[in-house]
Amino acid sequence: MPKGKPILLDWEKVQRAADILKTVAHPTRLRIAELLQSREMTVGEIQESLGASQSLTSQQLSLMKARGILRSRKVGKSVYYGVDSPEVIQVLHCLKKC
Amino acid sequence: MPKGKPILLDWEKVQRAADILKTVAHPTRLRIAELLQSREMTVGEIQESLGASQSLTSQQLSLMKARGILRSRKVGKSVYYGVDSPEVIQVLHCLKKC
DNA sequence: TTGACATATTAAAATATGTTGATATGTTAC
DNA sequence: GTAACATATCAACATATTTTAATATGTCAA
Repeated sequence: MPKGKPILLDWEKVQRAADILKTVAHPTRLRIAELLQSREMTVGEIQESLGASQSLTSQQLSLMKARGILRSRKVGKSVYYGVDSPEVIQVLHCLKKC
Repeated sequence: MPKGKPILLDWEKVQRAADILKTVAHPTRLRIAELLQSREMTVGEIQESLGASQSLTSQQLSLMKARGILRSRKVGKSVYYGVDSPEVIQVLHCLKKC
């Protein structure tokens, strides 16, 4: 029964956690989260960094925004995206150590 | 350009990380990881805790094992599963704080 | 206005994942 | 051996995710 302190999340939190993880658990989206950590970027910049298509980039960004991980603001023709969830940053730091 | 230290994982690591996350990013599997944190359990015990079917439980466990997150050992008729990836535990601790 | 640019939306197709139920394997006790 | 138990595998199906391509929207500059 001993060993590290057991972690117990209630079912609702498990669902929420799985949802956040699920969103980030995708190579492209994980890279996006990574890119946006230090600064905001426009869709075009992100797209270029990823080497992905415009459509795909935009769709992944919307998805991440819809799930509360990113936020966006419009500046002229461009839209800047940035991280809006401290949880994600924590998870990334965990990964970094792995 | 300032703000927290930027995290940069190379592409290979991003894939690996996404893979681990993807595995845990499922309500049932997240609960399994949670359950196994403090102790090893047999398939039957896990199944009962989850309230899931035998088949489903076994399949999820194999999947997690295949992805290097769990390990198993056979004792008589039973098979004990346990966490084999410290990364997962770290991630769970992160989640706990969220 | 019009053109050019940046981004978003949509629909469809391709692929992957989750779930169930039936059956197989392996182990112990008799 | 056979019965009973614990776990694994398989096939089929349902559902969800990913990706592409085409088209739409919104904004600025001339």
